[in-house]
Amino acid sequence: MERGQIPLSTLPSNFDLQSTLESGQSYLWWREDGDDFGDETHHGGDAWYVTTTRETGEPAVIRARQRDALLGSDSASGALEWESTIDAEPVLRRRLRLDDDLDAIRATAPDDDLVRAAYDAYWGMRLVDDPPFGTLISFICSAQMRVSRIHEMQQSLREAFGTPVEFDGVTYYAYPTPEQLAAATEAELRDLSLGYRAPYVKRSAEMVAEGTPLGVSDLPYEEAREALTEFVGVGDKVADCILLFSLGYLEAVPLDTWIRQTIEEYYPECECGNYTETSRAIREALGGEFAGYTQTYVFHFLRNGGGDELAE
DNA sequence: CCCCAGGCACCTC
DNA sequence: GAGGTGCATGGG
Repeated sequence: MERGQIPLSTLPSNFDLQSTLESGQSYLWWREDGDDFGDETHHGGDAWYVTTTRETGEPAVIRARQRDALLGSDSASGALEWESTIDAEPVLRRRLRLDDDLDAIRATAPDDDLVRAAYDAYWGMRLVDDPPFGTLISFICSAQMRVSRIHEMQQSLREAFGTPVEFDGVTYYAYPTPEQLAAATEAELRDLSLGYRAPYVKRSAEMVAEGTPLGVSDLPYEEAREALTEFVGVGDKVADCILLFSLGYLEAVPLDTWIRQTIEEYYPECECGNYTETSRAIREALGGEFAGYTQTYVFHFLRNGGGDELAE
């Protein structure tokens, strides 16, 4: 077993593992105790797990933990500690976007009460940079579904179809490959409580396995979004999530129920009647290049009740 | 019993 | 393109 730590003092700005992984961006990590998220009694310090793929194609497990993230200011405090079957540092740097300069990103955002409160409340939260296939499948599952159940579904998919990996005396399961999910039957997927999303997951996994490109990173933003909607179960909103959380389009602003309500209450002039135009307007209102970063702070802030305090 | 959850496919017009 | 419906499942 390899291990290491990444001191916060080596990063361009603060980092908060818990906020990053509990903000509804990634459904590919899981927490040691397996509890649902969103409970206010939770105070951090837990171990988180994720799997990744070696160059050989074999999966690897990473365990990461951050202690006392927001206490004290000495360089050792808040360090991201990890243990793994591989050298996890480059994987963590990429997948948790540790090299992002949050100050520079925040400087592009509007300085209004909502955005200021959201950034202040969860400062150190990063966007994730997850593998595109897992992001595709997990956000297909996200339609009309609570965050805690989206996590449960991905856990079920891993345990039912993923490759087992031994780590520290325990068997874990890697996120399924496109081939593994394509080989699943719709009935098997429905048995995992995927509901009407089961055929979408199967058909999109088949498309990826048969070569439909998921990496669209050479396309301009709106063309990339359009291309992703070719997958079954992927509309504009889910496509934006894939672009933002796994393909590096940091300007993507997924128009979900929370952001639509945010637009109605805080940016009513951005409501244009259709997805494309409303998307352009809110993207500009949130600063353009990093609008998705700001959106993610606002989403997490509002979903945890921040809007109630702001209204008082 | 109701309503809702990080929507989407499919059907009309 | 805009506008309506049906959709699986679980929690409050």
